[in-house]
Amino acid sequence: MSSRIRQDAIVRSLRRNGTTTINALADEVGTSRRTILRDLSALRGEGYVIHSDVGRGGGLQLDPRSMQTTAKLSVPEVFALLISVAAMRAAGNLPFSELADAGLAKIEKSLPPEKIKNLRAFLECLHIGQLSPLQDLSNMGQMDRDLLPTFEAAFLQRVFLRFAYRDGKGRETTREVEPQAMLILPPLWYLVGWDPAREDFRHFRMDRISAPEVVPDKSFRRRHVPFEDDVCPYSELQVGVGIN
Amino acid sequence: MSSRIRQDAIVRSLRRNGTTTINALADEVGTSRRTILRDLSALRGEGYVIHSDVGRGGGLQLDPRSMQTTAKLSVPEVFALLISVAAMRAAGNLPFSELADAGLAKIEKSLPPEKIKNLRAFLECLHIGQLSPLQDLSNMGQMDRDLLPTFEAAFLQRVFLRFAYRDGKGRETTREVEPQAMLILPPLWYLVGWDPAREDFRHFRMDRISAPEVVPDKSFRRRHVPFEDDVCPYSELQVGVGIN
DNA sequence: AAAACAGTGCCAAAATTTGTCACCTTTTGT
DNA sequence: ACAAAAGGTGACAAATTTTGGCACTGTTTT
Repeated sequence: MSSRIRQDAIVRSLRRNGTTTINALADEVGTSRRTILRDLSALRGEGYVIHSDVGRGGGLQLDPRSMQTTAKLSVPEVFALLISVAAMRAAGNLPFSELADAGLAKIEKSLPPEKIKNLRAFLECLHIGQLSPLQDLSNMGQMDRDLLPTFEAAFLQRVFLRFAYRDGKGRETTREVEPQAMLILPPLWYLVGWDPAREDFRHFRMDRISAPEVVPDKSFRRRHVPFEDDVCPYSELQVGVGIN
Repeated sequence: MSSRIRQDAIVRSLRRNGTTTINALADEVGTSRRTILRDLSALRGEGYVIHSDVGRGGGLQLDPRSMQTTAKLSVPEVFALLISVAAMRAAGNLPFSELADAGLAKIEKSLPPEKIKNLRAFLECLHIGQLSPLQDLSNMGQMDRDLLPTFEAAFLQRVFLRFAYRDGKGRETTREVEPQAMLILPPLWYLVGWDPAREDFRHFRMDRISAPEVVPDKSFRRRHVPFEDDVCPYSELQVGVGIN
């Protein structure tokens, strides 16, 4: 964990708990007492006013006047928010989605103009269907790190995607398809690929896909082109969030 | 020299010189070519758009547009985002919710500290259950403007809420309850109220509630107190979002 | 007097950053 | 056609920074 993230966690904890101790912070953040002390020193150096009472019953307190935060969202995070709200809306017109949309529209607008078109195009690859009963998704969490970047690379480069697929009967096969879209049928996600051998679309449950990789030389014949300008919309930017 | 300072120096140089090369930067900053390349990559990751021309006579240029835009989110919008993602997560561990959470945690952190506690308290009034099949929610969209502010006022002032309710058989009645919580069982939302006459909790589907209003003089007897300090957590602030 | 706090200095281990080198591709000038 | 000048990547070892552990000091409460 980077010191920056840890210090953020410390500030958050101080804000939340009002009063706390070094040992409690060390436990919470998962680091040593010594490191917490160093971080406190660094935070004080950055202008955070942290009162401390020594002695039994003592502890730390963050002076609420010392604020000055400008958090930064990475674009993957903004992206995740966009997807979440899009899925929300599809999942049955939940209340406040109008407000959430408006908020995201503003965040989106604050991205550099040339990125917005691409981001929208990428979102168009998401087709969100109706709700279905809850199912087990224990390994779905792995997608964040592995699958998405590779999928995106394949969309971007307009080349084939190769991956291992375990079908409903547990058989493992290797597939090569032209990725066309991502389909969300909550709580399951599917990759929609064009299989040129079968001349047809195939759906792959994302939790059954592993080891995805792009096949550099095989480019799409049937192409749903997500990006203009061959620019990847997410993974280059950060969005700052602060109080005005 | 810390990487942060060095990257600042690179940006300054790019701004000043209009066009430059990696080797020139390395000389100027006093580091290696490789490190400059890594810093450029990091800067691009933070939103700086740096054009590069390969080949003899090429070089680097900082896109002047990639500097500072700021949109503004109202706090209701932030609040709606928080709810959306909370509901998302409850609705079956969808992918990317980890990222979305991280993003929202940052946004939340950027709120003034005294608001955060209240916002959290308000969120604790939300109890989110499991998915159920999709139902008709055509008039759910009306909630954004009417219901939420009134509910919140009632929570805040700890007074009764009066509203018109149309039950499952279409009968219209007027109800007066102590609002205790909002329950989300996607895609339906419920108000959980304590009915003092019946000495019991009652659930009200939000899409069947209309014309809500607070009853100023009747205060809670059974109270689930969402806010400290009698401060309404949402509706006073604006959050700025921008590229850094 | 004991317990529960904050805080400091030191050192070795762990992790991260940096530099070097080899190598690739593209563009332009001769 | 070729060489030079530009951007860019990957691997690996060296340099540097961060971290954890320890021993220690000082204060306040019980």
